[in-house]
Amino acid sequence: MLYHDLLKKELFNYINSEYSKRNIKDIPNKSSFNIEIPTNKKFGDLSTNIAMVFAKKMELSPRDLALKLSKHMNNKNFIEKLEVVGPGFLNIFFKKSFWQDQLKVYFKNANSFNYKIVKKNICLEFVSANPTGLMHIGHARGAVLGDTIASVLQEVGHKVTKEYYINDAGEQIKKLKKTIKFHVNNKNNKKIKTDDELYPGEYLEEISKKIYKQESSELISENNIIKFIMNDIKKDLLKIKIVHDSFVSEKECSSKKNIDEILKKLNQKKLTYYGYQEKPKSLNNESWERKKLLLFKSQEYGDETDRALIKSNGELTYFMTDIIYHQKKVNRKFDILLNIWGSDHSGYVKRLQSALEQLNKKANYNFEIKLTSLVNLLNDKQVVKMSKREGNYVTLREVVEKVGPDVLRYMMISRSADKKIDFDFEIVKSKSKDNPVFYIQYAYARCMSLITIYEKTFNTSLKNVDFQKVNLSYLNLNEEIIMIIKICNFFNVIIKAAEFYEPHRIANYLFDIARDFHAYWGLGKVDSSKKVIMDQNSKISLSRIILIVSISTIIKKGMNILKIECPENM
RNA sequence: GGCCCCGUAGCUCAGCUGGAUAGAGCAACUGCCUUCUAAGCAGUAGGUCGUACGUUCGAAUCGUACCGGGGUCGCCA
Repeated sequence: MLYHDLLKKELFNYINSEYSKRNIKDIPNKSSFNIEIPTNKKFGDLSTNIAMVFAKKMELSPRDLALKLSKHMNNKNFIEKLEVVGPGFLNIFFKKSFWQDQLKVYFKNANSFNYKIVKKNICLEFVSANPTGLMHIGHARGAVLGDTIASVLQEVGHKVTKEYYINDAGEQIKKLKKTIKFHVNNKNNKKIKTDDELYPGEYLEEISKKIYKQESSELISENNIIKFIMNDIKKDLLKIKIVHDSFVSEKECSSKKNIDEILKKLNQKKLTYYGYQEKPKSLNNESWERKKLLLFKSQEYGDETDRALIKSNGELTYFMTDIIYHQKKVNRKFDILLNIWGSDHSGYVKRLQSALEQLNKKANYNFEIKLTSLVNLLNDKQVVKMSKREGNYVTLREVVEKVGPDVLRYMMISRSADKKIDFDFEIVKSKSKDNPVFYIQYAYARCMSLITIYEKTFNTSLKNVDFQKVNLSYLNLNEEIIMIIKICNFFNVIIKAAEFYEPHRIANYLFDIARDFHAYWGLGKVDSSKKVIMDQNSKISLSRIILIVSISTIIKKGMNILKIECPENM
C-alpha cells in the first residue's frame, strides 16, 4: 500500500477503536483529517492533524491524543521517530528503507492504481459554441478545461460522455442565415456595411462562397450552413485534441413531443403562469412592448424575476429549450450532469438549476456548473481588443497555429478556472523556465537521456530488470527521499483533481516534480558523487536510474492526462 | 443598484477545503558550462495575505460589513 492509504488506515483504525471503547456515538469521518508533506523538513517526512480533529469528541487534549497515537505507531518497524509538536501535530519520520520500499510499491501500482472511488456515469457538456462563426480564444478555455476534466475523471474510473449542445435554433440562426444569403447575393465583393442585422467578419463571407459553389442560392438551407460551420469547429477542436462523444441538436431536442411533455410537467407542478415582465434595464425605452408571456416562477427560487419560457411570437426561449435538453439528460440516467460555462453565463445558473430541481424533486443526480473566467490575449503587454461586433476577434485557429496545442492546453488549465488568464504570446512562445510546458518536457527529455546513457554505459536494458528485486538502499539522499514521497503522492493529486474538477492541480504537481528533478540533476554538476550515472558504481547507478524511471513515468502519465506531448529528446 | 467571481512579493500565480516560520516562476543582484542536455542548477533580496470586526486552541482559508477590479442582469444565446 502507498503511504497515504497505509497511514490513513492505521491512524483511523485507532481512532475508530477508541471511539467504540468510549461509547462515542458519532462515526468519525475518515476524510476530515489530513496527511501532509510539510514544507519544512523538521516537521517530519509527513505530518498529520488527526489529533486536533478528533480530540474534542474523545474529551482529550489534542496533545494527549497525539501522544497516544504516537505510542500506538511507535512499534511499527518502519517508523524512525515520532514527534508531537505545537498544538497537537503528529510529525512522522520514517526509516529510509520504508521509502525505498515505497518506490517499489509505486511501480506495482503505476499502471493499475485502484482509486477506490464510487464510479459514476457523467455527462460533461462543454464548448457548445454557437455555430455562427469560428471559435475564439475564449472558447478555448472552456474547451480545454472540459476536455481535461473529462480525461481526469476517466483516469479515476468514471464513465464520461463528452457532449456538445448545438444551438442550431432561434434568433441567431435566423441572423446567420440572413448573413449568408446577403453574401451570396453580393458575391461581387462590395464593401460590406456592418449592420446589426448581420454577423460581421470574413469567415461567413468565405463560407457563403463555398456553399454557393455547391448549390444554387435558393437551396441554401439552415442545416447545410450549420453543418459547414460545425465541421470547421470540429476541425479546430481536433487540432487541440478534443473529440466529443455526442452532439445534441437544440432543434431536434425541442420537438413537439418534448415540448408538450415538459409543458405538461411544468403546469402540473404549478411552476408556470401567463403574465407580464418588467422592462429590462439594459434596453432603452425605444421599441419595448409589454406582452403576455408564459413565465417560469423562478422568483420563488431566488431569482430576481420570473423568466420567459415562450416568446410572444410562440417560439421557445433559450431557457425553455435548455430545460428540455437538461431534462433529457436526467432521463438518460446520468449520475452527474456537469456543464462548463463561461462566467458570462453566471446569472443563468440559478434559473436552470432551480427549474431542474423542481422538475425532479426526488431524483438521484447532481447537476453542477463550473464557470470559467475570461482570457485576455496580450501582445506587447497590451490586451488585444476583440470585438465580435466588428468581427475582429482572434480565432482559436490562429492561436493554435502560433503556439501549438501543447502550450495552449497547458496555459488554459494551469490555473484555477475562476481566475482570469492573461495569454501572453511572448511568454508562451519562449523556451525557458518562463514557459512551464517546456520546463516539464525538458525534465522528461533529460530523464530519457539518462536512461539511454545508463543502458549504454552498463550495456544492459532496463526492460530486463525486475525493479521489485533491486536493492534500492542506495537511495538515501534527502533529495531522493523527497522525490519518492512526492512520487507516491501522485495518485492523491489525481483523486483531488477529479473530486474538485481542478486539473490545474496536476499541472502544478508536474511542474513541482520537474523542479525537484532539475535540482537533483544539478547536484551532479557540483558533486560528481551525486551524479545519477557513475561509471564505476553500477549499484548506485541502478538505484538512481530506477528513481529516474519513476519520475519519467509520472511525467508521462500526468502529461497524458493533460494530453500534452512529451518528446524523448529536445 | 441586485447577483456572481477575483484581490497573496514589483509582475503572473500556488497554497492539498481551518493548522506550525505563507510558497513557486518571472523581473533584480551573486555564483556555476574540459564533468549525465546551461531550454538548466545554487544563492541573496523581496509580504500588515485589500481593510475592519467576528467565529476558536488556531484564519490567507469560514462569516458579516466595507474598499478596489472584472462579469452579468432580454421575448439574445
